[in-house]
Amino acid sequence: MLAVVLGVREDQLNVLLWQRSAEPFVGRWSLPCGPLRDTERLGTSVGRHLASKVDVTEIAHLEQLETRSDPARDPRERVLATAYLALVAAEAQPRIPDDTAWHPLDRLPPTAFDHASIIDSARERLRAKLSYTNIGFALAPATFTIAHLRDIYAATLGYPVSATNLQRILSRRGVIAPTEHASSPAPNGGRPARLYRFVSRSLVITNPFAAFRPPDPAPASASAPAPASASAQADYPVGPIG
Amino acid sequence: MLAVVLGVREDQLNVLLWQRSAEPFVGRWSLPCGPLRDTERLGTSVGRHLASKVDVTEIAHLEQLETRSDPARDPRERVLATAYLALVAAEAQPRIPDDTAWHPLDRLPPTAFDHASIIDSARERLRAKLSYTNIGFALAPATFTIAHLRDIYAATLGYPVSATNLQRILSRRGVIAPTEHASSPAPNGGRPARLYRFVSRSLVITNPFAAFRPPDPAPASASAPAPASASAQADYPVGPIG
DNA sequence: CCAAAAGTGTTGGGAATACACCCATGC
DNA sequence: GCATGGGTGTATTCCCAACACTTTTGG
Repeated sequence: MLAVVLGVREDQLNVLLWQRSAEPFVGRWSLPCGPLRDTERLGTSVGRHLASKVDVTEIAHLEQLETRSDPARDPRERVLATAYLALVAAEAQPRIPDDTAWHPLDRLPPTAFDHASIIDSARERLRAKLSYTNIGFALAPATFTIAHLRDIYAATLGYPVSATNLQRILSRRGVIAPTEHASSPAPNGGRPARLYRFVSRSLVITNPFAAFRPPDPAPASASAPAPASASAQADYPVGPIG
Repeated sequence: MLAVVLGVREDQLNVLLWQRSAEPFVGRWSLPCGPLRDTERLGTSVGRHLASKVDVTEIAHLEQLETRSDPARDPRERVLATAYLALVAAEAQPRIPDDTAWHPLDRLPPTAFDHASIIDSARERLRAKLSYTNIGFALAPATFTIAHLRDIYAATLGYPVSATNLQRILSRRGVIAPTEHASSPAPNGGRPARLYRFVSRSLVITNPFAAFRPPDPAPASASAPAPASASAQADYPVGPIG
């Protein structure tokens, strides 16, 4: 059971790694991990083990990635590992132990086992979900400017993002909303930025259908148009797009 | 280790279930499963166990779903289960044992353990991937008419699909291509339908970015516009969309 | 007034749905 | 010829990217 803890630090997507002090792979960096208790679920176990690395309350989102089963992935013995993706907000500064450090994904140190490829999977999952879910809530502080959010998106995706379009897309989808506050203007002038917040802070799929959307639910016959209690008669999957 | 074997049968999405003959859950239906050998990966183990249920060569696609870890999911003892999604083509008629049968997902018999919810996960995964990957290749025969493919999509998605749009979308994306053959006309007349095939029979993501697409890679300077061997200089994730 | 940063208006393109129309076959 | 089913043409809508322009601050 492994945790890929990702967060944006200094405009870079970083992963939390722990330096091994024992064989195999002494000195190399590995993902936080630990054994599973008989009575707990994998998810709670990940949370429990992370408590020793970062404050658990800092974990804004946790989801299962995949289970690795290559018999040779641990040279000592066959070990199954279920990897989790854990996200921490950009402003969070959890106290971390001495043998643990943040590393930018683009310049990883030598890693242990198959952890590098697991980190790749995590990044891919996160990038994909940025474009069709509200998962940004787990990377951003409670309130933020659009420019700040743009930097977080750019760091995660790995390419520049337009603040203009970011604001419009997330607003139209109902993912973010403005607060009444504004940020202190700027270093040397400039219009003060409004602070935004994520409307929901749990995962929501905001853009479910790329193609083959379900047909419009037929607006009832013209003579008897009122379907009484609207909606409710859809027996196909419908996203929260309304 | 569990397998959710899905296939379209008589215009319905079906799952292969096995009727339990021992406690717990005697008589109820469960997903095919089996223990993992010390030297094999989960994926190959699933393939091996399915060999006793369906001909392995009939499995057109296999991918990992998730690992269930609820300590109470098996009343006897704590059992971790990694579920796989396996797809069989619509025309395939694999010989299956007497205690095994296809069941439409919309009318499942009483199931064992948490298998009903695992089947739900599998259906959700499959539905989602239908809209942004070429995963239909694993549900369709080697060649097929558009009308046949439409029925497969409709059965899987659970709502009607337009053959017109299906053809255009999958053609534009390069997912399907016409063959030189046509189907025998029709029962009582009608234009003979052209037979199509899937261009690739392994999973390809055909529609990667719903929003926040990477910017155009700057079409080089105007004086020297030819980028020589096109593409190849992208260091951000790009799908096979070209 | 000028620079700097935020936010809005507008345009253009691409993709998906829906619908009308044409094509090819059996009876 | 006519019914039946297959395929294409076209219009509409929606969404996103790009860019110009306005707004609001500090010097």
